[in-house]
Parts: sequence; C-alpha cells; structure tokens
Amino acid sequence: MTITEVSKKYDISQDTLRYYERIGLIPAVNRTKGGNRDYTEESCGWIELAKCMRSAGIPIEALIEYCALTLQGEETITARKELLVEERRKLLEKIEDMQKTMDKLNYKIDRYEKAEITGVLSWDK
Amino acid sequence: MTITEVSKKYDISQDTLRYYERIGLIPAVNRTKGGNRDYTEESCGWIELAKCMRSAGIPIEALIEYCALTLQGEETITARKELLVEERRKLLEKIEDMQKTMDKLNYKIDRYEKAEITGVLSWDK
DNA sequence: TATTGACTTAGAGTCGACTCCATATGATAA
DNA sequence: TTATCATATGGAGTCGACTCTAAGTCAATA
Repeated sequence: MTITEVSKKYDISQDTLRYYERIGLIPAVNRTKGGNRDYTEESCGWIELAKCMRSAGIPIEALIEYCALTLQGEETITARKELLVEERRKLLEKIEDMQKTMDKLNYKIDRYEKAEITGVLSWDK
Repeated sequence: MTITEVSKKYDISQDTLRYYERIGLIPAVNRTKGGNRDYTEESCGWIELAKCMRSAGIPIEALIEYCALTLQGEETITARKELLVEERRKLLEKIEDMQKTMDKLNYKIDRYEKAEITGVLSWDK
C-alpha cells in the first residue's frame, strides 16, 4: 500500500505517518526500489494500533517504548505487558475523571433546561 | 482564602490559578487592600469547575467562552446550555474512543499473559 | 520527451496549555 | 527596623504532538 492509501484508510495525515515512523512509534516501513514507502499488512497493524492508542491519549513516549520492546523480541514480553498494564491503569483513571465531568455537565445542563422553563436560575453550589 | 490555600485545596499551581484568571477562564478574583487575591466561595466554585472540566480535557477556549457568557447575565442561559451540550457530545465521543482502546488493551494484555504461560505469542491480526 | 504529480528528507513553525523568570511590592517574624 | 516571605505582574520559555516548508527525486501521463 502507498502512503496515500494508508493515509486515507486510517484518516491520518501523511505527515503524521512519516512522523510516527521517524520517531519510532512504529517500526520502519518497507520501501520500493525508488525509496517510496510500501506498507505491508503488518505495518498497517501498527498504524491501526497507533491510531487507537493515540485517540485515547496514550502518550507517544509510551508507544515508542512499546515499539522498541517489540523489536527486541520475545524476551521483552513481560516488559511489554507491564507497560500496557500501566497505561491501562492511567486510562481507567482518565475515564473515571471524564465520567465525573459527564455527571457535572448533565447536572448543569439540567439546571439550565429548568431555568429556561421557569425563568429562574437557582444558585449553583 | 489566599492563593496558597486555594492552590493546596484544589491541587492546582498558583501559576495556573493566576493564568486561568488572566485569560478569563474564571472571573476576576477579589483583592485585599494590598492587591493580593482573596478567593470567595464563589471563586472557589469557579476553580472547582475549571479543574473538573480541564481534567476531562474540555478545551480552555470553550471554558473562556462559558465564563464570558455567564458574566453577561441571564439572557445567555440558552447559549451557555448549548455550549455545555456540545462539550458533552465531544466528551461522550472521547469516552467511547477510550473504551475501545480499553478493550484493545485488555485483549493485548490477555495475549501477553497467555504467552507468559505457554511461551508462545500467536500472531496478532 | 516534457511536464505534472506523488513521494522523499531535514528542519522549522504552530498550537494548546501551562510553567518559569525577573523584578517589584506588601506582609510578617526577629 | 531589618530581613525574610508571600504575592504581584508581564513576558519568556517549555513540552507534547503534530504540521508545514523547501528542495530534491521518482513515476506516470500528454
């Protein structure tokens, strides 16, 4: 697959795809004789992973380390697992924060809706 | 309340508290004769709101607008509600993204745990 | 074959959100 | 009163994560 195709498929800019590769967030991509990127199925798997993780805000640094560990081979399986477990913990925390904010938003929106009907906006502790 | 107290209470740096006020993310805080900030209960309410919203990643720009609308008075109630509804929509989307990432993390961690036992790491589509 | 278009790189620029710094002034303890 | 501490301001610096630019190369169409 060309970079244009991958860019469209995953809705990630070509600049970002090159950037991810440059910083080692994904392993080096195969090249054609002319030097152009030729994404394999495996490359696409990495792109998809990167997109998924980044969309949840997992930091780039963690993903670079994960990629580096993977390239080092099977003896890093435990380290990789621990890295993912740690990121999962942080992610759970974030989801909980967001859930709290969601509750607060619901509460405030509800108050505003009532105010629109009654014309009175009570004091919000 | 002094800025030091507020900073400790909400675990937000004094720099950030001043910054939020400067950019209008919260209304201007009362001052003592000497010019020092003297946070009222209402100020604290704004700080708490800011902290909650920011911890969920609601952008600063949206919060500045919300603050400005609030200061304009009761005729902006509908606009404020709509702003919050829009941010709620975006937040829900983010939570869903994170949930997907959570699922993927669980899946991958599970695979690594099995690999630790069996010594075999199967190919991950 | 000439030109257009896709792709390459290195490096600079941008953006959001702080965070730090220098300098000044008000407040408190010795 | 003097020294230290808390706070103030404006502006510069940092950091993460892209995003853009310039200059060059390779590939495909007229």
